[in-house]
Amino acid sequence: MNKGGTAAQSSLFEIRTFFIHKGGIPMKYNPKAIEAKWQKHWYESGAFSAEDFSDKPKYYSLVEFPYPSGSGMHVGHIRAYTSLEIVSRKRRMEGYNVLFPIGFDAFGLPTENYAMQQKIHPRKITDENIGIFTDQLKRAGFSFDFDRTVDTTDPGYYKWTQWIFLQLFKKDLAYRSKTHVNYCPSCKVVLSNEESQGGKCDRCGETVVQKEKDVWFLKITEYADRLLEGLKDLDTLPRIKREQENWIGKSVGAEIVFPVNEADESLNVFTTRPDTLFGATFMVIAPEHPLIEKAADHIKNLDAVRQYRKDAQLKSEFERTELSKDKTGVKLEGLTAKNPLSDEDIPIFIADYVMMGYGTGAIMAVPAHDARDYEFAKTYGLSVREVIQGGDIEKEAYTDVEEGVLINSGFLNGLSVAEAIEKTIEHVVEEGIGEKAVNFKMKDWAFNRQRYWGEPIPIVHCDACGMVPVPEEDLPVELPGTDQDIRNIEPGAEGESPLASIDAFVHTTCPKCGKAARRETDTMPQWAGSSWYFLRYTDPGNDEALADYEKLQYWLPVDWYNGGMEHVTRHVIYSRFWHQFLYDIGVVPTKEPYKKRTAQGLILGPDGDKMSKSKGNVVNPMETIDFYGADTLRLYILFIGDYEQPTPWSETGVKGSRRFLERVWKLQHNVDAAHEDDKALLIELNKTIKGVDEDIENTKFNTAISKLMTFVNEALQREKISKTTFETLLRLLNPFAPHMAEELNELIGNTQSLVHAPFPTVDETLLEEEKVTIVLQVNGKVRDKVDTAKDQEKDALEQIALESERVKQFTEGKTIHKVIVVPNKLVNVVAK
RNA sequence: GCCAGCGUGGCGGAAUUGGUAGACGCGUCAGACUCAAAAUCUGAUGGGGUUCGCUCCGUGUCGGUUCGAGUCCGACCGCUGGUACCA
Repeated sequence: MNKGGTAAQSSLFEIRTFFIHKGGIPMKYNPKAIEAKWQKHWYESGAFSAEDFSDKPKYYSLVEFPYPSGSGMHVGHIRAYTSLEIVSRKRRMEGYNVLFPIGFDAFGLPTENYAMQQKIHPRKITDENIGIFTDQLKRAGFSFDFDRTVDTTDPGYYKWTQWIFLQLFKKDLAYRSKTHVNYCPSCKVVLSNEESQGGKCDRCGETVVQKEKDVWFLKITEYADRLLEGLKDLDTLPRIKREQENWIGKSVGAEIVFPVNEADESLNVFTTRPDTLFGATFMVIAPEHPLIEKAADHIKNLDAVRQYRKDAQLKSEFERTELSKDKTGVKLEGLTAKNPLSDEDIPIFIADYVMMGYGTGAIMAVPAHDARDYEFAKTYGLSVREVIQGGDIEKEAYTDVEEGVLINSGFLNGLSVAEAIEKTIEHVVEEGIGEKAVNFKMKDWAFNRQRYWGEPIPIVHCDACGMVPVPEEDLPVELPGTDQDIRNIEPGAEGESPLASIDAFVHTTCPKCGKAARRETDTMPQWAGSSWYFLRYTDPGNDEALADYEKLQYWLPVDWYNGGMEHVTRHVIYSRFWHQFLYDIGVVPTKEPYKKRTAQGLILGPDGDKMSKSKGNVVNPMETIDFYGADTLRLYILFIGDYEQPTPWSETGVKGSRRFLERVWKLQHNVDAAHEDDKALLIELNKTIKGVDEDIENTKFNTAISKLMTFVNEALQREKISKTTFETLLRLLNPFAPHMAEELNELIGNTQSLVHAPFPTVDETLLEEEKVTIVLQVNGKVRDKVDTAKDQEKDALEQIALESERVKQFTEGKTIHKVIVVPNKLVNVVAK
């Protein structure tokens, strides 16, 4: 056990016992009672219901819906939700009609694995977990509209996930193809490249192997350019944008044709550096490249070539990319290509440093100006021709594109790289041997798994008609079996879907010709249901459409979407892809789904390591709620540090937040309705309003809270404060610690809940009257400070500085060269 | 390797456009209350020196620009995240 974890249980945090008498009842801060009371009040009165088509301006705040795992809520969930919880509560107070929904992304492997282990149907487990999660969310006091909850595993929901798939299929954006896939022998599941990073299965850590399979793909690459384009209007951190851009990975260049001399074939290559074409001294093709079989008759060392290809296929993706940094390859004896510009005959190699999956699977190798080609050329003693002057190609490849000048390149000589790229493209287009080309790193989205707990893909395979979509009126294609029967979920043999062994599911009739046919047995990946859930919140019960168009029109786009940094690429891009597609077919009214995207930082364990069960440093937020209260937890989790930065959890830090709440509680006894506050306090209050307001908008929740603390400390210095000042404080506090704010608001005699009470506004005239401290420096060092009125003239400030005794002391015997005056800030006297 | 972010007290972290470095919180120390402890309240708390007036040093390292640099520029070191023979 770690220090932090046990501290919560062992070091008893004594609640300050402190009584007042109000109607003879002793009152102390008792979060348990207060929180239960207000949660009941809010949730039973529908205080957080979003109203369709209200006249108020709408605000849609969205947090990533959770996977309802058996272990319940994690502190990470609390951090992820609390930001927009604050914003949503503030928006309601500002008069907005707020949609702040929650739901459950409940399909997925952990539930299914647990189901098989415990012999309980995943439906049952899911329902139980959702129940636990909902209860926990309410105990944190989150202001979600629980009437709009969605569950991706509900047939009423996945009917529409399947419907969207059918639309994609009809537009040829969903297709089946045989390819080598990453396969996890332990999970018996096909994995995407992202799920098998480092050659290990994302879920279980088993080594991934390559397997040939029929796989469903969604043609996301067709939307690559638009996904990139749409980022321009997304309000988000530069790094969030960058990560998406990198993931899409657009590169611009040319595709150029190299004729093969001995056979009636040619090799197309993609290059971003057409300017180096004269320097292409050999070619490299991927081991899987079709040329090998097409021109097999001409290859003299076919056995060696095939052996190399076989070896390459045996290597996992991991070995190919991570381990074998040394370049290997085999020359295709008997085949040569012609460099279309230099007219030279150049050798062709197969080598596994060229990937079939990127570009054309073939490259023109320019060893003088590409580090990889250089290494390969050195290993095999191939010629290196310098075509860009500026580096030292005896030592290394010269890859600079800014400084270099073209040489040894005929009509390109003397040009800069940029000019040469343009001119080469022009030339190859004229000659008909190439064209401008764009390539994307992003690949089509592998869209299937061989597991039970997912949306069945609504396709029927008919011997006569081929792949036939299930008619829309027959949706949803429901998962077979009852929630009593768990035999159905056991994985099939050889990585087949469990559904494949359920005859009643598989055997059907073709919707087109009526003959016997088989259902598709693969299910969709977990990303499916989460790619459109935010649309469903606008109209969760609709059985005629995924959501009513007018409701979508009212609520979209999502004004602010917060979630994990880890979802910025996959989930956000996938959902943007679906959204753009739905826009194209007229189902949704906006081109892009999200206006603004933020991402919270990780909460680390008290030891500073990533929280994990194996390290035993996991903090359970519900224990904190039980011990200190939900208000303390909410406050602490935001106060802990910069919202977007990772920060370790600290048990003593939690105590500090509780202490602050105790001080606010105590402040109620200083409230006197007849009292008038001094100006200094009012100025402080208005500074606090301004600061808290701005900080919330800028996700600087930690400094917002510190400003509230500063004000409370200041207010506690007074014997009495006015009722209005206290009310204002409570309204500022309300988004953060709503239970306490509501309770105190009631205790001082108010009957209206704070949910829709106006958020305080700043009295600017008071801020004008604030005094400022002017710093007096001599040669850049602080020597004195004076308090003056705001916005004094420069001359007056200079005068004040020169009259200061301290300034005189440090300038004595020196000549004053100049005086720098920064209004409201400082005066710097430069003397020598 | 490439891209992005970060580096500030014992700790979490604050510092508009370059303008009082260390807000706020934790911890620690001292005092008050108590028989005592806890809780609470008050005060101190970057380091060195000090005649207790002050003074010098200090934001990863080195250099630069500036009246003035945590902030800007250049070079480097370290950490975190993303990505990777991407042609």
